[in-house]
Amino acid sequence: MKRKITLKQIAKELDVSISTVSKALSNSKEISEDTTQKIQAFANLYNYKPNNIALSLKNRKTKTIGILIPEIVHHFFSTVIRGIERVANRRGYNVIVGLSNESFTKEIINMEMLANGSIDGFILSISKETLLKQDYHHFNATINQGMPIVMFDRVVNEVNCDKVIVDDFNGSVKAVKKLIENDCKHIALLTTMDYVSVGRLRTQGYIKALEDNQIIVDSNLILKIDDALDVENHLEDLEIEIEQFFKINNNIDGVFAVNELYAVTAMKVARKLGLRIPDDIQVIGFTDGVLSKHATPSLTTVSQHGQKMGEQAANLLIDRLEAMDTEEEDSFANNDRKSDFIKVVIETEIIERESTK
Amino acid sequence: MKRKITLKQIAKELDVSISTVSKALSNSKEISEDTTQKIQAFANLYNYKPNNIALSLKNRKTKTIGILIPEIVHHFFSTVIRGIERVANRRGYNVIVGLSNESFTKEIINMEMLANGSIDGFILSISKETLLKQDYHHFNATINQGMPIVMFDRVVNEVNCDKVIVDDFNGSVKAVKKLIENDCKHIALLTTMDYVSVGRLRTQGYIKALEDNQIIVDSNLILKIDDALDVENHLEDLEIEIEQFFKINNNIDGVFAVNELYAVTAMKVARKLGLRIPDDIQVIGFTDGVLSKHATPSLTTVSQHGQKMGEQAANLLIDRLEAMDTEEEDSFANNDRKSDFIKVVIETEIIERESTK
DNA sequence: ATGTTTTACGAAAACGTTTTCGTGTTGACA
DNA sequence: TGTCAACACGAAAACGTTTTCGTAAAACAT
Repeated sequence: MKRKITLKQIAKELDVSISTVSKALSNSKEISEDTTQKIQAFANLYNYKPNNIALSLKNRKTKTIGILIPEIVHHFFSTVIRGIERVANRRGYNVIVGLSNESFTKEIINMEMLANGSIDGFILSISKETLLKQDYHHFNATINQGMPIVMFDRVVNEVNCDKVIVDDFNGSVKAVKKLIENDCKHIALLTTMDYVSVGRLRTQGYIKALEDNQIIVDSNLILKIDDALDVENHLEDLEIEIEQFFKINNNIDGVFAVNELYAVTAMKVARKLGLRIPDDIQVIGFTDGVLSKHATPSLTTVSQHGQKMGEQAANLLIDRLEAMDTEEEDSFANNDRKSDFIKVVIETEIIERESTK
Repeated sequence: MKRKITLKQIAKELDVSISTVSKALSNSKEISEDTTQKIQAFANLYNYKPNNIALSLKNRKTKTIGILIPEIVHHFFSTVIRGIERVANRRGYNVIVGLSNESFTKEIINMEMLANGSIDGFILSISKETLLKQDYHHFNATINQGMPIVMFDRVVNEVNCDKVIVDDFNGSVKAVKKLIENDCKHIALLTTMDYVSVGRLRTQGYIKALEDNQIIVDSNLILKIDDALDVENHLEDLEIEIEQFFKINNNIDGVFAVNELYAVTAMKVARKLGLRIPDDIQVIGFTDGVLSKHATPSLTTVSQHGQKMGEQAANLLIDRLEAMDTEEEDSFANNDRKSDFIKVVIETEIIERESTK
């Protein structure tokens, strides 16, 4: 069990100075060819690789980006991570992951843990509790310390940073319009409480689509589900709630759900009530995940392109990091120039499957 | 945009030495109460937090563990990560994630990137390509450099390290026995090629269960699916293959699948062929994921407890890291004592749902 | 008044790099 | 033979910590 070899050890072994070794390994022409050869051979033999931590300290950058998300056991978030990791790796960065578990406190703790030098910048999606509290000081504090943040999906206007979002509003409009085109007359909306911005936007899209088609919005057809707690463990409650809703409104012939879980549950309930899909009732869900693809009937969805979001977010962050690098050099210039932040909107796409005509 | 404050800056500002500041902040009684108060107040005001990188360099440990998995968009792996993150966080560690994408080369590159000081140890699951090549030198090289590895799920005897596995063999036995008890006479097996050890073990479990019940193993009832390529994008192929299989063997009344995708696809095909579940045919899948829970009918599965696996793996790794710490001190002792590695087996559990009687 | 022990702090090394600058040796050239 | 540039290398600083050791001054004892 030989520990990794260091410059110092190579230097001592070969009876030269540390600087010489360093220069030889980077092919500096300050060093004679003989010495360079000898040093490189030795280094190769012992499989020398420079220590990352030492480099980070010296360069004051870690080449690592921090991801902070509410939950990892979630198809959407994991596709985003995959996207981030892809471009991060390609551009020479590592990825360190923190989970807020939808908790405000854990979000703060995680940020503080990572902000102390471990990473160069954040890519994050805000936890529900934070959204509810509307307390964003930790984001701004981090940014003020010179650490850039890119937010995705669950973003908030109160924080000045780059953002990558999906076009929730238009995605919903498209989905509901499709239902209308397919002759649905009584379209229900299964949504969340308003404090999650994506839920709110999707609700607005639903309303817009109806209004554009001169359909009066019937608030009885809107079911707002409180998922402050984790839904996964309250599946029966969800089912019961939707079933009640369907029984009260027995004229529903179309359903738009703001996530795939609501959508497949709606399908399940509908079948239980003897409704045929898509003949008697058509269903579209937001978020294209595994459930949608493998449900029977398979579910028509609005795809959010999570991977693309991750890729964009990573590119945005790394671009900014590299811009900071070069800016540093000519910092005499427009040092405090008003940085303008970018908001990338990923277009949604309707993926038609069996749950619509 | 004020950068993070350092000890040096505090020292200069307060006109004391760096050492004094450091000691004051750690409440050393070497420093007078007055000075300590003053320094702590100042540090608090400027929200001083020690730089992690500097600490890592000094202590020669990063308090970070590296996770290397084949794929993140995968329910099982993300539950494992969640488990790792939970105990890592509780025990003061961060988690850095690398994805091999089932590729041998990416696995090596990722390991090399992380092994150069960025992390204290690895938790990993071997990529399919590596398993196929049977080339494990990179694992052994890493271990020889003094960096501990814990493998989970996809492990291999050729590498000496701690391991956390699920009891694939007995899990399968249990599942198939359940089918037998439920009066299935012709039980099919949907499995993968043998080079993935979990697939092989699950196949062996299937055979064992049949033999224990004096049922002759009919190789026609075993479908080995080649998923060297990604299955997700070859869904139709999978469906067709299974359909052919069912048509050829039209007496199948029970199916055991080594993963949930095969299982739900089998259910889909069965229904398409007019079979009722569970009346005409019963299905059990290995791996309890979202698909199983939300399928209609919901799928009876063998749960692998991914989160628990992650937690165990993390505890194993951190225990070993901390043991190395204390061992360092009395290293004069049994320095090269034969370290005995631990293999933790997580028991499986059958989760009964609607796809079995 | 002298010797001894605290007290309270600072200097410096160490972790592993990279890079700037300085310097001794060589060879060329006048 | 003396001057100067080119060459090949080393010393040292810096990144931000912690910790060991040294040491003035103050406190105490004799």
